Amino acid sequence: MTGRELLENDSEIEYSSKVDKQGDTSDVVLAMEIDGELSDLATAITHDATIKFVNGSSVEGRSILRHSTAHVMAQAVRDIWPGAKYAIGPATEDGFYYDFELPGGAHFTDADLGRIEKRMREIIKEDQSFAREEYDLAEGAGLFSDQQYKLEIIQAVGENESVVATGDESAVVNGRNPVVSVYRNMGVHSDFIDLCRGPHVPSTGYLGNFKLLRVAGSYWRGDENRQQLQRIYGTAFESPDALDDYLKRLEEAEKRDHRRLGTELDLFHFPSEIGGGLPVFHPKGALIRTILEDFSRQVHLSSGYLPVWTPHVTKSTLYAKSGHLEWYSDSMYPPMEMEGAEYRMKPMNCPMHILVYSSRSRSYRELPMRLFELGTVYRFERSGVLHGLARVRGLTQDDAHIFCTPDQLPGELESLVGFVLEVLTTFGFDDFEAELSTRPEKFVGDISDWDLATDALASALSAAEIPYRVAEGEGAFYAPKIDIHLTDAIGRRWQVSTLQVDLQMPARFGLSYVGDDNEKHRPYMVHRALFGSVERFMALLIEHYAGAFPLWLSPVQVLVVPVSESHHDYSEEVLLRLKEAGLRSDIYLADEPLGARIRKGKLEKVPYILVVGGEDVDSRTVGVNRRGSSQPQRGVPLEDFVAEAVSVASERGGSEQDRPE
RNA sequence: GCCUGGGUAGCUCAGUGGUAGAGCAGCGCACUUGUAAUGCGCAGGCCGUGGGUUCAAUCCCCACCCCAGGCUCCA
Repeated sequence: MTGRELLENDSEIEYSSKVDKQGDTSDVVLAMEIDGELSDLATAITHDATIKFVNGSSVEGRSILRHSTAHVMAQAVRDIWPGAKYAIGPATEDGFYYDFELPGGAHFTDADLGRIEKRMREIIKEDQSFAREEYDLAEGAGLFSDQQYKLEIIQAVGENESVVATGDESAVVNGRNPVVSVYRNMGVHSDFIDLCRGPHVPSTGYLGNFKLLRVAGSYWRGDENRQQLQRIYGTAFESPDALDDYLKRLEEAEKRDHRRLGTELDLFHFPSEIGGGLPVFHPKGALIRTILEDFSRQVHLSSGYLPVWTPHVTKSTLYAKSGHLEWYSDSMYPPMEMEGAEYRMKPMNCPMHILVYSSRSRSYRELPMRLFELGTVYRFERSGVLHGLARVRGLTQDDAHIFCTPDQLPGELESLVGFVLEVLTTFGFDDFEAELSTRPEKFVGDISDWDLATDALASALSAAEIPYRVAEGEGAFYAPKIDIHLTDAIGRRWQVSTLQVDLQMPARFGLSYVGDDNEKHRPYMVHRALFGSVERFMALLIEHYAGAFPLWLSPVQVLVVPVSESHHDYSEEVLLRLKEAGLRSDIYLADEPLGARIRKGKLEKVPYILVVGGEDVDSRTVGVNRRGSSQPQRGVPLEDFVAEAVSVASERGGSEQDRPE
């Protein structure tokens, strides 16, 4: 009996066949798990197994829908470009893609997406079944004799590479004799066969809520030395509503794009005269930046960090000693010759902080020593990876290096994780997740040091009670590390803070401290950045707040708008009082109708707009129009407003969103 | 670096082988406004840069630069 027959016969499971009129497969069974393994519904159940059905709205179901849609896309491309070679086409977190090589070196253009979609809809309408077949390697190779990428995959199966783990492209290794599985779609005009591990939906009629999104380049096996392929990205969902929601989220993300808001709110730009990845901050952007940096300095100084300051250029020999030159010179700016020595722009702060530490002998009494700097570094990022403020060539890290004794390490890490969370929580983030990266295959240092450091990191995470996952072997070659991720207002994850226990640098620089035994000992060294880079953190905040910064970060906190010219004197008085109270305030004198001036203030996302008119002059009040509220409050005593605003600002609260237009 | 798309006024964008367009922003004048767009006018352009084709190029061709989306990378 197959899963499908089981479904049809089981009176306890409602079997909705295929898709309803709306094309909704949320509650439709697409596949099943046999003893935990995803399989086609047509799979024969040959033993007493645990069966779980998978419907369209589950994570697995969506993934299967997307994978099958990718498959249909490949079929459509093959139909339109006979001779097209197809490589891999997995489902991804938000959709799917498929990589192709078109005959005669042809390339997709955006206009082709519509043609491909149209052909895909025809294939879906034909309701072609996905029929699974299995072959041994030689037979499989015969089926794909003109498909070099499929042949490579089949060969990899033969060589027992762990193909299954590399993606969804692939094939299966069944016991001793490797077998490849293929899926065949019989169409009205043509049939299509693809090497694929599966499972798939039973037939193309189960699909339909999809959209092709963009064309991109990609390399075969992700290797830039190999063939460049053409990738098409798309997404698919179980229902029109779910697809629509996703597309709306994309739109929302576009509206929040910090590059767009950076221009709209006049925060920064990237002059081509200066060069890619090198921003200039305009007054309002620089003000936000200054507030962030002041906040960072203040919390560090009050948490026992010592400020240091180091230069932006240095002799290359410093980075030869630290090892960076050997490992990372590709990411460093090229050298400059000066007076016979070779200099480089600073790519990392740590060697310089080490020089501060090693400037004289250190006692255990001085430890832990926490050296902090808003340190600007320059890294040569390839032009293709630059992305607004989130990826630049000159950035400022809120960087610190902690030198401590082995005994102090666990305690330092624990309080450090607490400190990180405290700082990030200030910005309204509350959904954190950490990743603990452990010793990679290639590493330096003693395994016992690695174990001690890794255990200390793990227990710091446990103490902080934040969820984390362990990334085995993902650590840097010189350090195990914790990365902290947060979720922003529209549910996107950002990696921000990093904590690393460096197991190489103290030895390279011969660091020591004198212990209470009067002997020299080697200190542990921890690298850590909370924001990561100030620039990138600003990008995150702009998108998180959609440009509507909380009061304490807003470049303009209060905008005073007189109703008419006769209220100018009182408005100026109000402005003066606001400034005296430390509120960043501006005034919008009348030369336009009141509504227009209020609208402009709203578009600039000013937290408070104070409208003052005749009534206010007499009673020393203001009309308070709060961002995010369409209900202005009339007749508020000026001093009451000042007290409220000063209090909200000092508590770093207030991050209401704008009313959407 | 590679693939795809793009670069026209400060911003968002339309457009054509024959003197360059809109909305918003800016400036001026009028309007004096109680909570999301007052009216009229003016100004604003090496149509990314360089070369080529052409009687004529912002438009077609070539090269380069920059931006975006990916691939790759991210100490």
